[in-house]
Amino acid sequence: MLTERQLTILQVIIDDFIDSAHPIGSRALSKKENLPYSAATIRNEMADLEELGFLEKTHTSSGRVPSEKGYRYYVDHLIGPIISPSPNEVTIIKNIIDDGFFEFEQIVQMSAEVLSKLTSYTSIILGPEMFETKLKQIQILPLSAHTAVAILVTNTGHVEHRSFSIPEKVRASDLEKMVNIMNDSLKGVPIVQLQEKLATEVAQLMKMYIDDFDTSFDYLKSVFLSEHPVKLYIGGKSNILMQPEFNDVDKIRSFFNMMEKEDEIANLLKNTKSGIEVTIGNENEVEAIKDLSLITASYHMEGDHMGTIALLGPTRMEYRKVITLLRGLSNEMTDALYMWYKNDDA
Amino acid sequence: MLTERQLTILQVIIDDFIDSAHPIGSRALSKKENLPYSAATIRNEMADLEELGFLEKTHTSSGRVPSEKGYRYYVDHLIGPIISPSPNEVTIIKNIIDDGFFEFEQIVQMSAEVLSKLTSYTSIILGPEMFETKLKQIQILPLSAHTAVAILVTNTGHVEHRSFSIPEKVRASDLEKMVNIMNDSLKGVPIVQLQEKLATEVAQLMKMYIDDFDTSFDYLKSVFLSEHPVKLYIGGKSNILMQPEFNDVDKIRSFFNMMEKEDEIANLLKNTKSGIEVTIGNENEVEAIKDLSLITASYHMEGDHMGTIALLGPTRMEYRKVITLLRGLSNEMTDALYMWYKNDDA
DNA sequence: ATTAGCACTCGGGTACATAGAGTGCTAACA
DNA sequence: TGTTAGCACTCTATGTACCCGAGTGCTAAT
Repeated sequence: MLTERQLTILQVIIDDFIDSAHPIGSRALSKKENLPYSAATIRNEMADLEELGFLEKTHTSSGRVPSEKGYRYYVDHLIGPIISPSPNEVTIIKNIIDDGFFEFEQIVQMSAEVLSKLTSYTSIILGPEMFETKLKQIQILPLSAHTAVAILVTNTGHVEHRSFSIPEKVRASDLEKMVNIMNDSLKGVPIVQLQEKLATEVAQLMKMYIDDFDTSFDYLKSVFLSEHPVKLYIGGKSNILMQPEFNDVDKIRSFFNMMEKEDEIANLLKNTKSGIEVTIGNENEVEAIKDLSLITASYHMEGDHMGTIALLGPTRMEYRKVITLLRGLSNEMTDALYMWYKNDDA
Repeated sequence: MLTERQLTILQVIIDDFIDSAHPIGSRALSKKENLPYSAATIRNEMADLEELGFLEKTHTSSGRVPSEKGYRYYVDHLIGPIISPSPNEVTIIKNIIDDGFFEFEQIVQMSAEVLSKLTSYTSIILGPEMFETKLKQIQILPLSAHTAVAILVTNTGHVEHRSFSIPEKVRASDLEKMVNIMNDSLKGVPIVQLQEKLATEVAQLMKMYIDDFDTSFDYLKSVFLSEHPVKLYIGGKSNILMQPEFNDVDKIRSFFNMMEKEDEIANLLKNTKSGIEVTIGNENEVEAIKDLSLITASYHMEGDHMGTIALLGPTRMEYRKVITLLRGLSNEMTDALYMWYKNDDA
């Protein structure tokens, strides 16, 4: 068990290191007011803390640096009261969301950028996932003799569209009929069930009305059932260049390499529980971010997990600030979702 | 005037330097088959070429490096026959475009990525601009009691949408009426004239039918007339980290800083004439890319400039390859545009 | 339990020597 | 007159030696 004094020293070291990125020496610590001990005393304590695994040295005679275990302890016990975001930050967040307009994707994108700007880390936002999203309307609009655009609208105001050219074989009138049938029978169906319903019930129905059913149907499927990938927004990839730990070209390269594997990152965020989660360095399962820390927060709609907001930065991260901010934003987003979609009449 | 031999030497030096990024010495050159001269002879020629401003030294006793003037001359006179893109590249380009589906924006985005991957430079695509784009349909779809989504489709299959909440004052039925009026009177109107027509003719018409005209109209305007910024797609920002000239963290920082000023970049590309243009280093007017080269190509629709494709890389760029590729792609895009929209019946 | 003192360690900066690549110039050559 | 061999010179890159300062660990005194 750590003594009170050890706790204080650990906390001060981590706070200082987070701030300065330089190893902390005993002399500097002994000058702090809340540590009225001599450098030698503090050295002894630091040696103990190192033995316990909370601190590390970069070389034999350097100052101390927090270990991952140290950060973990700090995050779990020493982080102090999570203050609410500063008024300034609150206004910034609120401004993004209370715009009168609400394109959720747009909000998510702006949030990613703002988060990154406020922290100088890289922000990643996943979602929203569309489990509860229902179909509102399907439309096919001819553009010219043999091209058209298909538009699909959900109850959340999400719009997907796809332009395509109509093969000779497929008759425009058939397409129209099919769309009508789809609208009649699929309105209000959750997006995730769309494919299934379309293949079974709706297909039955259509066969009765459409001449060259097979060709047209295959075609239709390819238009409407393209993957709906969960979207990933990344903000401030280059913001992280301001961190002193990215002082080396190779690190920068490997960081950017990693950021290009969007699906891997998406997976990382998908498996988060609700609430705020902090994974530090090697706690991360993905090789590429084993020397970074990831903080995730999820946002909800009526209890259902909708998506995840995350910040990725060096293990020397401003945990307190980031946790505060993420909590603020995820609450804001959860509230906003509720506000907008509670009167859902899809 | 340069002698035949000087030309050859200049060409070989630039070719080599583009390939290796290392200063070229006389000994290495004298070993080439097409330069059957001794190192001393070549040294003399190089000294002359330097005096003329085509070559530079990095320090007194280093090999030679092309100057910007050298690159300029190379691009204008020595670049050799612009071969057509390799069959491999052709297939790649064609695959992006002949997808059966054509979301122009999607194609543009993919093109940006592919271009960057093929060259290891950063690609920038501007456009397409919507001068000739005409309105196809406007639709407002209620989502819940007081929210709705507005969808605007153009004859090119471009879809803009915006969700918004309806203020108490504005009656849904009024909105609907207004949309009907707009559809009737604005169909086929070029997007760029939309705002003007709406404010004059259409507003007149509406006044006759709508009760609380002013509020509703103001509101409508804010929904539909949000800026239509010309879109900018950037591919392979981090690809450029593979270039040896980006071996220094500061350079990387300033490069990424520059890439964030999207409007500045957009301006850069807007002012290009048709055809292929190469600007080398200080020929660029924008400070931030004065040690890079930019190659632009524009694509058209029935003679009208629609947008610009560009590649940004070190002055030591594979000019021949890039010019080839850009020409290929811009032709492909021009063709594709023509194919899709020639039967335009908006 | 705390602290002062001291020997020790290591990184980073500076100075210096050396090797190698390349040049410029001169003189010899065809 | 154009070409080439030879040589002195220059500059970079690399390696080595050295010192300074910050910091530690340990011992002994308080």
